[in-house]
Amino acid sequence: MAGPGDLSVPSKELSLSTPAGPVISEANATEDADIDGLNCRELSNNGASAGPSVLAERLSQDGYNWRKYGQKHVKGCEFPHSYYKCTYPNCEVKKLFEQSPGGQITEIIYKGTQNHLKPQASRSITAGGMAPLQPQEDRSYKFSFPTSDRSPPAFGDSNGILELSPTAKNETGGEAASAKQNS
DNA sequence: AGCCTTTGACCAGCG
DNA sequence: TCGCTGGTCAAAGGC
Repeated sequence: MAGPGDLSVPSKELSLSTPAGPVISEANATEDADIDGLNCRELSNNGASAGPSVLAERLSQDGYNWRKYGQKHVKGCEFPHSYYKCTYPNCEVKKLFEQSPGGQITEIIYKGTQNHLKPQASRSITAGGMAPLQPQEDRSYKFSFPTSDRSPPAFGDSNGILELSPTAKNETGGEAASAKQNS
């Protein structure tokens, strides 16, 4: 069954959960155009730092449990996109991230809203300075790792899209997102 | 025993 | 109307 099953609902909810409308579109219309070319190309050239490595683990294990449900090669990107879903029962949050062969994450996009607290590092989360966070009420976050010399971490985004640099986000990866939301 | 990862195919939306 | 891309599901295998 490909589609007309039960997952058709979450798909819609994703769109509905975004009062601002097509959040994804915003991401694409705002910086994606720029990032797309940069992330998918320049990153392939760079992405050879020791920073992203840690971030990769951090973001992959941002405190929630994710299950990979797909992988796809996107045009324009040398690296495939991995699709993750939150394994929490009532959580429909999805995470899309692009990872280079070297293990470097070049881009992470969160979709949906975390309606639950972070599990207590059930797997192997080192929770390095992670505190019991509150349910995030975001819609879509975009973490980009240009590994280049782009602009400083543009946190105060208004579109719900965050851009984090591999060198300036000691906060807490996804946590930063909730932080900015709380602001 | 249970959960996660991987690969291929299908469907939907948009240009 | 056709083609293309993106996104998601399902099954099998491995840890």
